Amino acid sequence: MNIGEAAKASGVSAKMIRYYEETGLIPPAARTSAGYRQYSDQDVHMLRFIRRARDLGFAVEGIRELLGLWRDQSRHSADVKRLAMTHVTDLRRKIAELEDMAATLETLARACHGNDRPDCPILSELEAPADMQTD
Amino acid sequence: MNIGEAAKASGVSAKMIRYYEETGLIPPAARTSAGYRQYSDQDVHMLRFIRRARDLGFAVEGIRELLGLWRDQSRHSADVKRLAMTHVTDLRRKIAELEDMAATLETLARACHGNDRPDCPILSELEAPADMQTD
DNA sequence: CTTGACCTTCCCATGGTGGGAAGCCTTATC
DNA sequence: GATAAGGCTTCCCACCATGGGAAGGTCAAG
Repeated sequence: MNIGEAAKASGVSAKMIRYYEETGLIPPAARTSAGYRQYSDQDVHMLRFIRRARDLGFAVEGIRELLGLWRDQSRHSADVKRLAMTHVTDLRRKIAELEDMAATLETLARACHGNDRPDCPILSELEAPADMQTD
Repeated sequence: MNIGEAAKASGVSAKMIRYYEETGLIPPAARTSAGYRQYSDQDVHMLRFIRRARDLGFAVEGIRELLGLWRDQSRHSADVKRLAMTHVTDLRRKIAELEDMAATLETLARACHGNDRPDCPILSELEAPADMQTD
């Protein structure tokens, strides 16, 4: 099948399929005599794998490792688990960061009158944070 | 003061100060006859404001609005509050996304033996999702 | 044989940041 | 006054993952 059909079947856009090929995440597709890329059901299977890994927030480098393990029939599930848990740690760290931001902002917003007058603790905090030492 | 000193004093790198100027987030700095950018304490104050807004996860466009409100002596604190709460909503949405990913991965990883054998529910899920709910 | 949908490659943009090169400016030291 | 060090300038490149779009080739249906 052509790239458009493979894109539709896998949920990976044609643009991204070409990009993944260019960056070596997937092997170069076979070509027709006219130069059209050809994809098998196997290929679509792989693309779907990639799509789902992306949906779970894996970066392309992580997916590269996942694909390697996937293809390796003698892999150790411990390696897969380690890869996944490392990613979970990254996610949790990012979540904590965002949560800190949200909590700070909510606290400030709760203290803001939200009326037609200009005074606002949100701006005050941005101007001169309360918890900041000598700057 | 020169850009390097302003960078040190504000916590915004010289690179980023130039970038903010180029993109119109901050007004063009005054220049010496030799073309060096000059910054006042006022300017550093503004740069610190920007820095803190970045630390709270505001994108540059949001900071542009915050700066506008900050400078507007007749602003309504309601507008600031609205801006902040919109950002909180964005943060919470992103947090929920990441949380979903982390929870899914943790569930799968918990079911993975993590030993030297190849079978692994993480890879199985990537290969053919079971459409499992977070339990 | 034309038309329209598809494919190809190539370039550009995003956002926010850093790296680095080539060349000018300033300041301190000799 | 000369020289060296370090700061400044602009300009280009890179990241990551993705999309837009142009110019031109290909295929299938009418």
